[in-house]
Amino acid sequence: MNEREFLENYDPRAFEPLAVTVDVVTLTIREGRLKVLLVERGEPPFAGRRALPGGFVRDDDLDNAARRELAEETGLLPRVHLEQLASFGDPGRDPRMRVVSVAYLAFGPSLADPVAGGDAATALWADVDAAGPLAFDHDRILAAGLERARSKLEYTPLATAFVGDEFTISELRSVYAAVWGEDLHAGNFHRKVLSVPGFVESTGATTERSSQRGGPRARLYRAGDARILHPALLRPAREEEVR
Amino acid sequence: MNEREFLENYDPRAFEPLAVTVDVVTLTIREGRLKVLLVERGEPPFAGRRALPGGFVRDDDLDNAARRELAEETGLLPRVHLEQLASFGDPGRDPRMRVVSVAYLAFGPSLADPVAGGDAATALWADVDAAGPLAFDHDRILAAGLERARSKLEYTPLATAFVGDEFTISELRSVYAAVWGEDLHAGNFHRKVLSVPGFVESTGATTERSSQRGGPRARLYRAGDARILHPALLRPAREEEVR
DNA sequence: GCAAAAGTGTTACCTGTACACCCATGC
DNA sequence: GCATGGGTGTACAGGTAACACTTTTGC
Repeated sequence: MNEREFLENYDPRAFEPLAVTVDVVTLTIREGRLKVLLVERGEPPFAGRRALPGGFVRDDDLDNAARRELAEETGLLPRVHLEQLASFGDPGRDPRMRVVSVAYLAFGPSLADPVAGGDAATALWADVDAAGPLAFDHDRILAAGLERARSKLEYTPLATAFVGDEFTISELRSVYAAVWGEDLHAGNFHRKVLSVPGFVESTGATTERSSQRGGPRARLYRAGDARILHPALLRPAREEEVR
Repeated sequence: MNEREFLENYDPRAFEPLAVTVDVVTLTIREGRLKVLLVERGEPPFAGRRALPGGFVRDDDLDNAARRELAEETGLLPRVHLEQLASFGDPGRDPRMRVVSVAYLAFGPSLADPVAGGDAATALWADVDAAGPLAFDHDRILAAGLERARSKLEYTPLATAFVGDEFTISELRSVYAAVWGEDLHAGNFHRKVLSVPGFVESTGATTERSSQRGGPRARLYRAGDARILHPALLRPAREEEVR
């Protein structure tokens, strides 16, 4: 291949038009259940269907594009953990043209209701088990995000991104219960969290007037400096997942 | 936003030209060491520098684009495990124009020498510790691929993708040693591999005339049907990684 | 015989799990 | 007192790590 052919091949306009978008799977916990942030599409295709918030990549890098979309379409921004999930580029995933989507995964503590803006007609928190069917291939993207979140709870302190700056071990346990969809033994969970170095550190304080019906005041903790949990908090193994 | 504005925004030609490429981190084991497949660039920018094989996304989906690149540029194809790694889209990562790269990770057993083809002037297997500096941001992509590979050896039967259809436990151990960069205790490794359900299954046969200097004939195994390893084979924890 | 590598036995230790239990508090 | 939930003790099961040891082959 000579120089001329090389540069021709390098021009994307020589190929089928191709767009790059970011779509964001934003998870939080509300009412003890895991919720995902969705928007309702106002335009075809899939008008009226729910979809993940997203938009086109412009001049900024991919991470910033995801952060911008989250802010523009929903008004959410502060204190969200954001990471890249995967890319989806099947031809035909958007009926209009070839679109490659870089999906992102975001976690945040329960905040105010989302504010619709940008392209989004309305924005809402939906239960993850009752979210679909979504527009495009967003069901698949959501499923990938959920699996990633469930897995990362095991070996990273990600759960602390779902709670406030100060939290009780019980609040942390309810995060695990909501994301994994199963209850955890309170006593063992408590001991295990405290035994992982750098996961949480005590503030010395306790909850003030507890909103609970009874019981002692729980001690308050903040996130520690560990980036990975060792030893990990493993989900109870399910037989069908092993083989 | 009305329909007209919407469609305008939807046209990628209204924005900065944007290309999508796939770049592939292909790993194998040769001479007991972990190697990565590289090509030597014939054209600027970075002419003469090594780079990951890759190319533009055309009509096929991303997975197929990665498979095609691997075949075109290197002549390798059969029996490679291929999975998406991550996407890289920083503005300026390619000095010519905006390029979003979807990186893939491939593993295969040691095969014939790669065949240069397509854009690649030459293709070669390089030691992973002596691969860089690579063109573009490929050092970063390679680092991401290595970390993914090291991590996946722990909880998936990925190591079996580095060996032939039938293999000995020792061969499998040498895969772990090469990828993790540390020796493992032969006896304990042996017992552990056999204790994980579905990791390997015996063929009943043994090695014929062993090429080794002495010792008994090793039994042969093939990959089992487990998709995840339970319990996992954890790397020895390093203190600096914990916090 | 000797060296090398496969494979096994044994033991000490460590972690996760289950379950019982105590304690502090609100009502 | 009694219910509720935070927090701890303890015993058992299972996995890990270290190390010695036996077995089988090539030279």
